[in-house]
Amino acid sequence: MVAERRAGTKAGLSREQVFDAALDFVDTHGLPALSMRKLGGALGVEAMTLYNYVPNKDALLDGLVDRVMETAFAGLDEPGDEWVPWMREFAHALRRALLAHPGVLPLAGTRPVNSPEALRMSERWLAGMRAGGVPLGRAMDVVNVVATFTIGHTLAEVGRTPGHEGTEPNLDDRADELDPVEFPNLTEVIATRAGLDFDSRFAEAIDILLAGYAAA
Amino acid sequence: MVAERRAGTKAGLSREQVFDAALDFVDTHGLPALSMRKLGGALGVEAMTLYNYVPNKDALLDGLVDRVMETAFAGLDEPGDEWVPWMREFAHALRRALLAHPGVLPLAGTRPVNSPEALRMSERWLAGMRAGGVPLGRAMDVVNVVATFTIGHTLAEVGRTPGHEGTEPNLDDRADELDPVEFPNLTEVIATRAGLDFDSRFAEAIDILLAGYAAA
DNA sequence: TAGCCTGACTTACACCGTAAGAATCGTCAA
DNA sequence: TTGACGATTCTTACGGTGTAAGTCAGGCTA
Repeated sequence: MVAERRAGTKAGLSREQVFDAALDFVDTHGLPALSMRKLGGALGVEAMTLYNYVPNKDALLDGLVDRVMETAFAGLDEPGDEWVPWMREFAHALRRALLAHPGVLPLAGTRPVNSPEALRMSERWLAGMRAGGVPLGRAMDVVNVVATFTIGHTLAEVGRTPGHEGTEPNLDDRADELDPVEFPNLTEVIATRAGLDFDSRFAEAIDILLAGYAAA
Repeated sequence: MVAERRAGTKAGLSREQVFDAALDFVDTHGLPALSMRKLGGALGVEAMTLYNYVPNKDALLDGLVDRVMETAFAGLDEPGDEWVPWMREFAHALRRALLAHPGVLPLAGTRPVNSPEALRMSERWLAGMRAGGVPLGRAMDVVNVVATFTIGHTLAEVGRTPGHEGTEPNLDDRADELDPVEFPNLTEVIATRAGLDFDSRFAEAIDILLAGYAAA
């Protein structure tokens, strides 16, 4: 039950609240369900009112990515002498944040993150790795490789974004349709669940990457 | 000039042609511009006619991903004794195909590829790596890590999908706005272009990954 | 030749993002 | 107290979207 409100009466909205509500909405209803009208409805406000706080829907979505990225690294401590464990923590924190907001994940993969906040984080990573003795170009490579791998892997892990969920069965659900003669290895994968542990696969791949860069 | 055609007269359309046209359309106009009406227009047909060949738009998009994936591995030769160079070739072929159809890239990242064709490819990879002496679970890990990294890295490389292009400046274009005092490392990155070579970064990361898995 | 089937067209609906303008409020000056 | 003003919201409207439902014409089979 949304209280009636006439034009002119303030809703007491703020840019922050709009982004908060949008993130909530996407988390619960999925990205495809997000529309300006529905978001307005969730805030007890008409759609056009939102345009006082956000220039357009694209900017709203960019803000969502930003928001999630911020939460990812809020609690990350400063780098010590060793950059490897620090980068590892960075990767896992990023994955945790993305998994916590799967609806935003496709956006995170698609949109370059250029906000001041994101730039500040990049700067911090570069500084941290340089302090650990890594040349600038190499630091940039490591950060980018870790970030892009994390996003790519988490995208695959989450699979179809919520809101699309259920419209198409994933690999597991199709186990019975799979012809064991044509697909012996895939059926074995599903039966034994070998190679389907995302947690350990992700951790191992990150360790391999970091060890490789550290050795070079 | 689209020829007039009355109801009943065949347009000689086929499922293949619909997908071909959709891929063309996305490559030239970008993914956001793709609508059933416009795709119909490109084929000289009403929008609803497309629903004779495709159950809905989502299936059309899934088909696009499938199409690109197929082209990626069409020319890939069979695995020999050594799986490492074979996986490397797989990774580079995938990246090439994705870069050739950047409009489809966001879809490739978002949608699980479950088509028969995709399953056949997965089966082939698993078989190839097992033939090279890799245990099944490990083979699954390697394939998934290479694929997800490739997609994630290429997503970042392409940045905003065409059709969105130009709506937001990327890092390079903002070099002059960047405060050298607050962002000394980022400004240096842009000035020296250190760590901005996607080709070599990708190749190196793939080699590190494969070497790491081969060593374990 | 009669009739059905297939494929295309037409219409319609609910929804979308958002441009433009009207309506209403709190606040402050006269 | 009154009036004007600026801020914030609502209303209306436009062109676009995916697609369900119904209609219509031509080619194939009986």
